[in-house]
Amino acid sequence: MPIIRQYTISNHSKLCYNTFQFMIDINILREQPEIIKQALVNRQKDLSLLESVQKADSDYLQILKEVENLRAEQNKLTRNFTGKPTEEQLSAAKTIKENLKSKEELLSEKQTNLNLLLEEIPNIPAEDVPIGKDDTDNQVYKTVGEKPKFDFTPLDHIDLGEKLNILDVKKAGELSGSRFGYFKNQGAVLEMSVMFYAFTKLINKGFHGMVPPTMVKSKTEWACGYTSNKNLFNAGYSSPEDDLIFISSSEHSVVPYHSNEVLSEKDLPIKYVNFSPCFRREAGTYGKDTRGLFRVHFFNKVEMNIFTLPDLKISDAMCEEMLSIEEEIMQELGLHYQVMKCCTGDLPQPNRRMYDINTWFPGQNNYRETQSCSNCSDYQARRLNTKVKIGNENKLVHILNATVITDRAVLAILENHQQPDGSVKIPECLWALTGFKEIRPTL
RNA sequence: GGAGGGAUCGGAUAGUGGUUCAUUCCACACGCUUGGAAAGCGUGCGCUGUAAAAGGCUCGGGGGUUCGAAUCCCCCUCCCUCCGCCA
Repeated sequence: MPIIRQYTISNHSKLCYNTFQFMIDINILREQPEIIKQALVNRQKDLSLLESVQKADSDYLQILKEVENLRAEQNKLTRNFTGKPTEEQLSAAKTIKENLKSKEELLSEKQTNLNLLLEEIPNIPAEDVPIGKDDTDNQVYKTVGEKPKFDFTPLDHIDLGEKLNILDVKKAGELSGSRFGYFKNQGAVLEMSVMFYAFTKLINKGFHGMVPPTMVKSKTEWACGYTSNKNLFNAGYSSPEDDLIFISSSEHSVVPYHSNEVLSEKDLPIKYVNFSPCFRREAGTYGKDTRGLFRVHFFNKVEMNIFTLPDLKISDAMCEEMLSIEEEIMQELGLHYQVMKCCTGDLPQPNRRMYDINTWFPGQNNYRETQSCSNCSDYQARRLNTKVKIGNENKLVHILNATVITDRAVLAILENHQQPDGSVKIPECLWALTGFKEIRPTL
C-alpha cells in the first residue's frame, strides 16, 4: 500500500522558500509599490492583495530584526568561549536560546504568511502590452497571407479525418474518454513529420535539442510560476503519492534544467528546442471545442526555451526573434495567420509580454490559437535560482518560451489544404519526411 | 525492491564539537605595474543587508542534541557501484 505523502503549505514553504526567492523583486514592493499596484490593476486583479502583502512584509521585517539581534547577541557570547564556559556565561546563553526559540517560531509563521501572498503577485507587464480584460481585448499585431478560397464547403478536420481514415475520435472516446484522439495511417506519419520538420529546423538554427522528462516534482512545477502552492496537484494531471506532476508543456521540465546554476555570460543566450507530449486537464473548458481534436488532454509539441542576459531590451528582442521563427514555419506550411498582441488580462502569471499566433481554420470558419511566444523576464529565474555571472556579480537571467509547433498545426494543414476531390495536399517542406505529397481517401 | 559509498561558496579542494563568524588553488572582476600586453603584486570573489559599515544566513534539504554543529543523532532527496526486475 503506497504511503500518500502530505504536502502541506508549511512543507512547501520549507522546500521552496529557504533561499528566500520570490517571483517579483521584493525591493520593488518595498520601494516602488505603485508599480505593483498598476500591474495588478492592469491585470484585473484584486488590489487588496497588495495591502495584505505590505502588511505581511512589515510584520515579517519587524520580527526578523528582533531575531537577528538575538542571534547577534548569541554569536557574540559563544564566540568568546574558548574552553568550558562558566556557570554565569551558561545561564546567560540559555536565556538567549529560550527567547530565540519562541521568536523563531513566530518568524517562520510570518515568513510563510508573506510568501503565500507574494507568490500570488504576477510579473509586471511591459509598457506596450495593451490593457484589457480577457482574450477578446487582444490586438491584431499583424496579418500574414490570405484566407484560402474554396468553391465547395470546406470540411472540418474531423469529417476530413474520417473520410481519409487518418483520425479517429470515436474510438478514443470509447477507450480513453472525451478529448482524446488517434492519428492513424498517413495521419500518424504526417503528425510525426510535422514534429520532426520543426524540430530539425531549429536544430539547424543552433538550438540544443531536448527530449525532456514528462513528469516533474511538485517543487519543480512550483518554480515555473504558473501555479501556487495550494493548487499544485489539481491544476494539471498528477500522481500525488509519487510527488509527480505531468507537464503541460516541455517548458516545465526544460526551463528548470538550469535551476540553482550560475551560467557564464559568454554562454548566453542558451537556446533549447524540445519535443514532448503535453498533458492538460482542461478543467473549466467544459463545452468548449468538444468536437474533434482541437482541445485534447494529450498532444505533442515542439517548443523553444531561451535563457538570455538580464536586459529587457535583449530579452524583448529575443521574443521577436522567436516570433519570426514561428512565422517562418507557418509560412512554409502555407498557412494564413494573425499575430495577436495579448492584453494584460490574458497574460499568464509569469509573463511580461505574450504574442499568440492565430491560424485560419476554414472548417471552423475562424482563427484559432496555434502558437504563443512569451518573455517571462526574471520572474521564473528568481524561483529557479538561475543566474549569470556578469563581472563579479550574479544576476538573474531572463527566460522565454514559445511554441514551435503542435498537433493543432496538423489539423490546420488538413483543413487549409483540402481539395475538391476530398484529398489533402501536403506542404512541400514535409515531402522528404512524409514520403507522400497528398493524402487520398482510401476505398 | 535490496546492499554499500558519496554530496563543502562557478570548478577543484581543506576541515571528525570552540584558535574555522569555512582553508587553499583555478577561473573571474577591479586596481597597481607596463609603450601595450603577459607575468607579477594588491583587493574582491556563496546569499542577504547597508550610503558605506555593522549585523544576519550558508557546507544537498528538513528536523534534533548542545551554551556552541560542516563535524554528533534522526528523516528525506539526488548521484555513484553492485544485486534483483525490466522496454
